Amino acid sequence: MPSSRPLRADARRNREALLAAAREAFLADDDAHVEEIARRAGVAVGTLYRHFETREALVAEVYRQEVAELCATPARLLAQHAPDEALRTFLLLLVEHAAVGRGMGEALESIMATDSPVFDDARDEMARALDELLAAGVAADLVRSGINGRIVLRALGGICGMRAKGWKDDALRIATILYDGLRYGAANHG
Amino acid sequence: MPSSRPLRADARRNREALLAAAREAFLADDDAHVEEIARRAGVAVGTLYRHFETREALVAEVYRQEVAELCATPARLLAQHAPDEALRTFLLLLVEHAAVGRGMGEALESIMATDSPVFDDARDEMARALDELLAAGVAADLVRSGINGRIVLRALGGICGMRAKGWKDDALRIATILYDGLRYGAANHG
DNA sequence: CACACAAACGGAATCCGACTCACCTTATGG
DNA sequence: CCATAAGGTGAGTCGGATTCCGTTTGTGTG
Repeated sequence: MPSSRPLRADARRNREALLAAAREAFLADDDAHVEEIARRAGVAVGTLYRHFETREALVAEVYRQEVAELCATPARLLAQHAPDEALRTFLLLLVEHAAVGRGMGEALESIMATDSPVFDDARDEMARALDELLAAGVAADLVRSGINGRIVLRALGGICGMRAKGWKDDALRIATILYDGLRYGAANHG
Repeated sequence: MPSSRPLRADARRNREALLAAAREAFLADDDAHVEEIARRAGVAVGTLYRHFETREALVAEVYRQEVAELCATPARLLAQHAPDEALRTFLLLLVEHAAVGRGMGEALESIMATDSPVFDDARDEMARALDELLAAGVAADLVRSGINGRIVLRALGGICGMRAKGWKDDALRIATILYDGLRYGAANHG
């Protein structure tokens, strides 16, 4: 029994307010100090820490929700496009998504680059989503085999972690290069 | 006249000791707090800060020295291999180089991902080294045009910033994918 | 409705790094 | 050998995350 009681009403409210405040803060870039997030949510830091082990845990949870949304898209893309096109679109989408703000970018990077168990679920979900696209591409001989979602994810995590001014343009170009690289080894590339 | 006097003897000694201690500390991974680095060098933190503006500046300087070495290699590689092979080798070499330790990995990431003028020189040098390889590849129609060293560098910086357990294998695979992606757009690929 | 009390909250205090500064020490060149 | 400016020291400040415990409040009894 992981969750003993169903959380008191005010507690649930605060938890949600904190997540909303954090998301907002990250989108706005604000360096998003814990105090600031708590203030936005109308609670004290102590409350924040009652709900989230550490600042990172909060970041992770916010991102996990975003990730859950993203992970639903491969299926939709595959229904509408050829596997390679779906893959390309998704890679670009990931970059766009990382662009929602630097706060998010850092969170993404953390999620991708850390071994902390906290991030395992999100990473697995994303990797699975990418696997779906890669497998479809491989099955259609449009994408090289021998690559799994986890690896591509790491590359993207690295790319999206970039913080320099023109990062987004560069990230998009690199995503394209990755995409071409992934197609390159396929049976009927060219 | 940027450097007024030639530095007092003890000052130069301490400066070098600090750089050596920092390099050592980074290689050993130790989280390398400033106090720790100063201690290893046998000086006080104040001395460290007399020589280096910030902790990052010290990191950057250590890395700049490493970078200078790396930047000499493209010319050598081009003398011995075809441009595309030289490029491939250099990309893999960069990953190996980042592998000297996590401390270094972080430094590399900082250098690649930051706009801070502190890192401009190192970044420019590396970008120039890569440009050299890319230009040779483009001239021989072995590499796509329209890509510059700065972009590739960012991708690698992101990749090498990964901190998870199996990062190196993944980084090598990704470097290969990037390489294939770079060749893909060339006139006579295939 | 009032009570009991565990759950939740607040926010001052603590901790942990990087970084600073007022004061001492010592090369150096005259 | 002295004057003096370059250099060194390390306790202290500062900015952030995190903790702790006294106070408040939702909730399920009677």
